[in-house]
This record gives sequence, C-alpha cells and structure tokens, in this order.
Amino acid sequence: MRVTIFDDFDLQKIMDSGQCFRCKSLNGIYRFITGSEVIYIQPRSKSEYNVSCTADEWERIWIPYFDLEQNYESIRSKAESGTDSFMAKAAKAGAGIRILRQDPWETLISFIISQRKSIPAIKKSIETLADSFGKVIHTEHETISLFPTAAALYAAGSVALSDCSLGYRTPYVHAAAAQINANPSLLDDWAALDDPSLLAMLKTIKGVGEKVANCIMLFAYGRTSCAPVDTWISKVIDKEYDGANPFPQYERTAGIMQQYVFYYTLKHKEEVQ
DNA sequence: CTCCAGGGTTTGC
DNA sequence: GCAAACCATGGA
Repeated sequence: MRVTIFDDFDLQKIMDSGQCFRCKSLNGIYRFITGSEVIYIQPRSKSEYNVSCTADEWERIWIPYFDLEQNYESIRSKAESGTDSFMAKAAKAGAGIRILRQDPWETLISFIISQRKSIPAIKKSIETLADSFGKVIHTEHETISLFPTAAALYAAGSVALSDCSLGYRTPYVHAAAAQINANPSLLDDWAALDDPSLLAMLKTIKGVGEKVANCIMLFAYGRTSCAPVDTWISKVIDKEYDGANPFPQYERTAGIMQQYVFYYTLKHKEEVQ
C-alpha cells in the first residue's frame, strides 16, 4: 500500500535516535515491530512511502505508533526560530525524528536493561532475549522472534535470563516479568493515570528509577512532557545551559526537544564531552 | 590493562 | 534531602 505523510518523518533518524532497539533497515526498507505486528516501510519520494500493511492496520496501529496525529514540523520550526540557540541547532539536526508510541511491556524491560549499557549492547541483549524466549513468526522478508511475553520471561527463570548478558539487571527483569505475569493488564491500566501518578507507579518497579521511568513515559505512553535526563543530556545541561535544565519550559513538547538534543549529541559527541 | 556505557539500589549521614 | 559504594558485562 502507498501512504503519504506531509510532516517531518525520517526513518533513518528515528532508527538512530536510541528510543527503539529492534528497528532495522535492509537495503532501503525499514522494519519496525510492536507487539506481534511488523511493518516494512520503503520511502518512494519526498512524502510517499510503500508500507507492508493494510489501510486499516496503518490507521489503527502505525499512525499512533509513529505519533502521526501530531504535527512535528510546526513544533520543530518553532524551536528553530526560538531564542534558545542550542535547541534551535539540535532541532534542525533532528528534523524527522518522531516520538514512538511503543509497547509498554517491551519498553519497560528494554529500558531496565539499558542502564549502564551502550546502545549496541542493549540491542544485543534484547535480541538474545527475543531469540531465546520470543514467539517465532515468518514475514514476507524474514523470520523474526517477537519480544517475549511476561509469562515467557517469568517461566524462563533467572538462570536462563542471565544467559542474555543482563548482568546485575537479571533479577530486575525477572521480578518485573513476575509482576506483569500476575497482573497482565497492569501496564495498560496505568495509561489512565496522569503524569505524576504514572511516574510514581513506574518507579515502584525494581530497577526503574527516575530516568528509566521517564523513558517509558515518553517512548511508550506518549507523555511528551517528559524529558529523560541521561548522562548525555546531563552533560548538555552542564555545558550549554550552565546547569539549568531547559526542557521543562517546553512543556508539552519537552520530550520531543529532548530527543532532538539526544540525537544531536550522538552525532556530535566531541562537542559535548 | 583501564575506562565507560541512555542508572538504580542501598547505606550512611 | 544528598553523596558514595556497589552493581555484571562487553567493547574500545
């Protein structure tokens, strides 16, 4: 099917922005997975794309996933013309990035694993988890292991989980799996909470602190007021903003600005260090 | 060999 | 409330 997107939408930047760990490109075709759904997207022209799903699936699954109901071009251009010169530079570099609305369970486990790991190491652990405990499906292009369910990770046990290079995070992952296995609708139920309540509930999970909770809120629940402060963002706050966190003033678009800055720092590490 | 990676928990003050 | 020690593992 062919879709038209008249807004910022850069699949390569989305893939490189460090929010999803299982997206991939194979000779010009981009693949994304959420839950048990897989999509292949091939850019055709400036705003036209071939997608592997039906019109109904595009509307129901992928428009929310890519946050396409929200106009990023206007948000970005406002930042580019604002008084915050570093943010203007970051927004320009990050044009095309979108905040993905990913599966809460997968996002929870992925960001528990992410602590003190490099992005390649995170990807490797998650891939090993999927290959070891995820359901195998076949698409037109490849065979894929889905992200494991809570029941599967709980049943796997700590010993088998530790074979996925989880290190000291192994008990965190297993405990989270036990909790969601015992109450499968918990993460969906939490979607009804406001930002402060959701943050508080997420932080009750072992291995989820301030930063990881904010990542889950932003990358799974679409809470774009949240701007996770990791080591890179912290360096930017120190070097570019004299220690004063600039993101809260962006209110509803703080998380989008954070992602522009994070992407910018990944591409210009020498400038921030 | 040492240092670091999209941090969190525990302990002590 | 804040600071420091400690936490596995892989790659540079």
